[in-house]
Order: sequence, then structure tokens, then C-alpha cells
Amino acid sequence: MDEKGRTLKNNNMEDEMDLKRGPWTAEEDFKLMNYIATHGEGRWNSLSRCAGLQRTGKSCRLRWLNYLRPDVRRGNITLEEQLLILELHSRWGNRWSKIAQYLPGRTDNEIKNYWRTRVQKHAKQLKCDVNSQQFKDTMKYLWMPRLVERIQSASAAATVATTTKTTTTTGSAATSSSNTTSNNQFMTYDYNNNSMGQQFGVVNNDYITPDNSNVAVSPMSDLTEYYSAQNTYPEYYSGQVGNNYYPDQDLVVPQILPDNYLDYSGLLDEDLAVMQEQSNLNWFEDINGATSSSDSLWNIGESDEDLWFLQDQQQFNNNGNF
DNA sequence: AAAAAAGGCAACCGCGGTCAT
DNA sequence: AATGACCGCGGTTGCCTTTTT
Repeated sequence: MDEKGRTLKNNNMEDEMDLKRGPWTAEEDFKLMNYIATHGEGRWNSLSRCAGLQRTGKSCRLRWLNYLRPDVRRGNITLEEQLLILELHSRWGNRWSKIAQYLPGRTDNEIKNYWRTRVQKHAKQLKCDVNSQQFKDTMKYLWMPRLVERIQSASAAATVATTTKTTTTTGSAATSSSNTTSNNQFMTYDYNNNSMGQQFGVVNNDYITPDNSNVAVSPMSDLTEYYSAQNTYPEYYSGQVGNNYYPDQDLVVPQILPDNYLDYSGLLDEDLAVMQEQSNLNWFEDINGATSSSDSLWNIGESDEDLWFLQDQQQFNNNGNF
């Protein structure tokens, strides 16, 4: 027993025997999947025994939830998912399980790993703590808006492709048309009007269901689904005249404003000024200096993802604004 | 080409909460 | 009410792969 009275060793006789640890074999996976297919999940310790597995119940549960479950989503974290993770983490911190509820098919483990590898890497490159205000500001004012931009342009490109494919218009006409009339205008991030919060940052429980155990994983992200929802539920959106969309005046979402709505509307020039003053801009200067030195941190594994960051920082240095 | 370092990720561990007896 | 088993969460570890030197 430990100091709190808990048993340190599991009393179950089965667990006294040699239990297998480490990576799962295909045969073990097969046993586990087969058993769950016929008997369902839960009661993991007895499940493990009955399935003929020399594993702890915990191990079986983990293997099932993080890997074998049919609705586990594979592949890279999408831009939309990245945006959601950053946003939800800013709100809830390391509540991985809670965050994972809003990313169907993604496990808390995966999100946690994403955070630890990708996000903390950026913090490291900026030579600041991942929990510091400085880094939070970087995420909020640089990273997330940039993600929105990238989502927007990717979406626009997809629309162009679709339009070109399904109409007989010329390529240039199709491009021009889609740039001004597609749903993607909804995604427009207006740096001057600072209206991002009204266009993204909305996690709508109507569209992102925490209980995804029986929901087929859509190839389309939930965020995208939400954005396109303005067509399905036009009553939530008003004031759109023709194809002209004016973010600040037109979007009306009070009825569905969710609990976890993240308000970016307060992002004003004054806020930026305060932010800059508080951080004394030292980190921007550091970045600027680093770019011209041979051991620039931006040279570390320079991918597209890292480059945009550099570009934004430089733009800020040059203009003093975004 | 080989060694070292870093990255990525699956799996494990301890803890606290809940449930069943 | 007390106890032990189970469950789920968040932190951490360790191994395999990839990148860098």
C-alpha cells in the first residue's frame, strides 16, 4: 500500500502473471478487434482475459481507443484541425481529452503529441516558453490568422478546381468568378477590421458533436462544415446582399453563439500596441537578427510551415503592423 | 557512408475519480 | 461507510524513423 492507501499491486491473479508490454502484434490486434466486435468494449481487465490477451486492461483500452477503433482518423493534422487545436488549447490548456472531443477521429494522445512536437517546437525556435504570454500572443496574432489565410486559399483553390471542372466557362473566367462569389468570402480575414473572431473561432456544438463514437469520419473538416453551414442554415446569417459580403455588418450569430466562442473582435491596434510594449519587441528584434546569421533558428528544418512564420515576423518588423 | 542528433509517435505510468460490493 | 476494482486523463518514456553533421 502507498501513503494514500491504494494498493500498489493489482490483486487480480492474472496480473501477477507475466504480462506482455510494448508494441502490439498483428495477432493481438486481431484478438482484440474480434472480441470487441462480438462482445463490445468496456470492462477492460476481464475483456483482456476473455480475449486471450496477456495484457493489462489498460493496455487493451489504449490500443483500442488510440489505434484499432474504426473511426480513428489517420493522416496529417489538417490546417483546420490545427486551428481548432490552437484555439481550444488557448481556452482550456492541456485538457487533451476535452479538445479531442471537438476533433472527431482524433485521439487525445494524437493531439497531445501534436502539441508537444509541433507547437512546442515553434516555442523553442522563438526561444520562449510555450506557456508564456509572448508565445500565446504569437499564436493568437500570427499563427492563427495565418492558418485562416491558408485555409482560405486552399479552399479557394478547391473551389476553382470544382468550378473549372463542372462548368464550361474558361479558366480565367472561372477563377475570377470563384474569387468573388464563393463561400470562401466567409473565411476572409480582414486584418484592418480585425474581424476574425466573427468568421472563425466559432466552435459550434451543433456541428461538432462531442460524442463521435458512432459518427463516420468525414473527409471534410468540421470547421469547413461549419463555414459551409451558412448555406444550410441561412437563418443564422443575414444581411448578405448578392455576392457581396461585409464581415462586420453581415454576420449575425447571436442565437447560436456557443459557450466556447472565442472573441477576437477586441483585437485592435491599441491591443497590438500594448502587446508590443509589454514584450518590448525584443523577440521580434531577435528574430530579425537571427535571419541574417548563419545559425538562424529559421534555418532549422525550414518547411513551408516555418517559412510563413518568418515572413510574418519580417513583415511586422518592416511595417510595424500586420 | 556512417554516426549522431532530433523528431514523431505509440505505449506506459501514476493519479484521482467513480462504481460496485 | 469502507474497500477494492476499474476507468480515464495527463505526463512521461522509449523506440523507431528521419534528418543533420
